[in-house]
Amino acid sequence: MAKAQETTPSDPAVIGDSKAPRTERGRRTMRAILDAAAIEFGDNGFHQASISDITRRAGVALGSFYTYFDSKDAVFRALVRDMSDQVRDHVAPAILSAPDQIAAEQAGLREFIRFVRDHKEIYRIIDEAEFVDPESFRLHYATTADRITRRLRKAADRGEVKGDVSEVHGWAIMGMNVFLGLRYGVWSEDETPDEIAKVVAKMLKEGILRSPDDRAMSEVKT
Amino acid sequence: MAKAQETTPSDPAVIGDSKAPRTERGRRTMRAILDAAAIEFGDNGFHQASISDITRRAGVALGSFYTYFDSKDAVFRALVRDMSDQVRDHVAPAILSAPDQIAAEQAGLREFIRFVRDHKEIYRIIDEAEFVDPESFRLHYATTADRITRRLRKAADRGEVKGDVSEVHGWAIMGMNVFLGLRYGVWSEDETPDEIAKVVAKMLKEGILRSPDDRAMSEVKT
DNA sequence: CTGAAACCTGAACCAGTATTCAACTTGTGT
DNA sequence: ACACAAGTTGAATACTGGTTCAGGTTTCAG
Repeated sequence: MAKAQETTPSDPAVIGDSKAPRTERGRRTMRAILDAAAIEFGDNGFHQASISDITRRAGVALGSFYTYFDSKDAVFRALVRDMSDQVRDHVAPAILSAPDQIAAEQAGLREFIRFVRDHKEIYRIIDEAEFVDPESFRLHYATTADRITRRLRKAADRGEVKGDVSEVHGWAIMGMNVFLGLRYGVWSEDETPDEIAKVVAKMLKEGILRSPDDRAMSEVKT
Repeated sequence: MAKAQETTPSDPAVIGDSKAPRTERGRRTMRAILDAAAIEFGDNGFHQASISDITRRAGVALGSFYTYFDSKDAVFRALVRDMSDQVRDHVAPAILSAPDQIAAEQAGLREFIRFVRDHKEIYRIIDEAEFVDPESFRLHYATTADRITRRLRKAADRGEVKGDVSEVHGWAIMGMNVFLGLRYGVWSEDETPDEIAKVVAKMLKEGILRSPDDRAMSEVKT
């Protein structure tokens, strides 16, 4: 459930300054602390998890923690950033390669649920940011919603979706995805990500109102 | 966790047992503590808010707190329950009196956003339950999603909406509502609840895919 | 080799705060 | 009036856990 990302802008190593490790040895220690923190925060939440839990799991001394992070809050901030970027990077390619916009949203949701199943700690970490580090929390969701709104608008310009797309649509779709991820990714896996994404795609495409077509079809059956 | 379901759920007085106040005076004190707790937890979060903050705001002594609640967690539990019931009770009538199902969902969202604007602390309290009292958190959302799914299914039986409604639809709609409430109820009020609900209702009704009709219309304009 | 910088260590410090308790006050039924 | 239950009080207790620090170890450039 851990990760080992390359040096991206969000790599906590580059954020800091005086605290950044200067040695290969130091880099390994910091990585170990970060990975341990992800597990501890994910399992027990921010307040339950203690620094000594983290350092114990990382296999280093308590004091070493403060060689790389200024405070408990600081590791947490670093983690939120890390997770937020990881989701985006995992979902993006599927969206890019979809043939049309509905298919893109479908693929995005499918991949999101898959990602969540492999990283169940993501909800505990990002959601708890609302209390520990509100700025990151806000940024994560505002950015995500904005990304959705922008790609819908582009699709509207291409004539693929109705022209009245707005920020409201972006937030609505994000909300659906977040809760479907919680229900079918974290809480239980009783449906395949693909099935769920298909249902949502259909709803997005034609709505849920019963149309004359539906009526005709059910009359045949009856 | 949840036991006495039949008791007036939003009356916290009945939740407790041995701790329930037996006097008018006691009832007032407990109410004061509960209200103060809602404000403190809402403003500062569970862990930041201290019992003495709460009792100070309520204007009672520290010890009085333990006359009515077993622990800090206990008040929190009581509050989550209280808020959850309050939303439901506020939104229900609007839904019941709607002429059709799409209108019902529209009215529900509109009223939800209105409620949130008057009770911004609701997000901090219910969301923090994920960490403080996971059982209540789960129960709140599972119940809410289920309520939506059930009423959609009824509408499907009446022939108002497509027949393939499922739990997925319930969770999707709830997710939209929750995030729209956060964005347009708590974070800012730059759109009217009514406008937002209308946009969502249209999306729910006909989807976002551009239809031949839309095409024809835009050609007239062009 | 050598000295300084980087790193590691964990006991000790300390602030905050949930919870307890024994004495005191108020309300009420008889 | 009386007595007992209900309610109130806030200092004292107990404990958790973040943060510091003084001293030891490892690394590596020169």
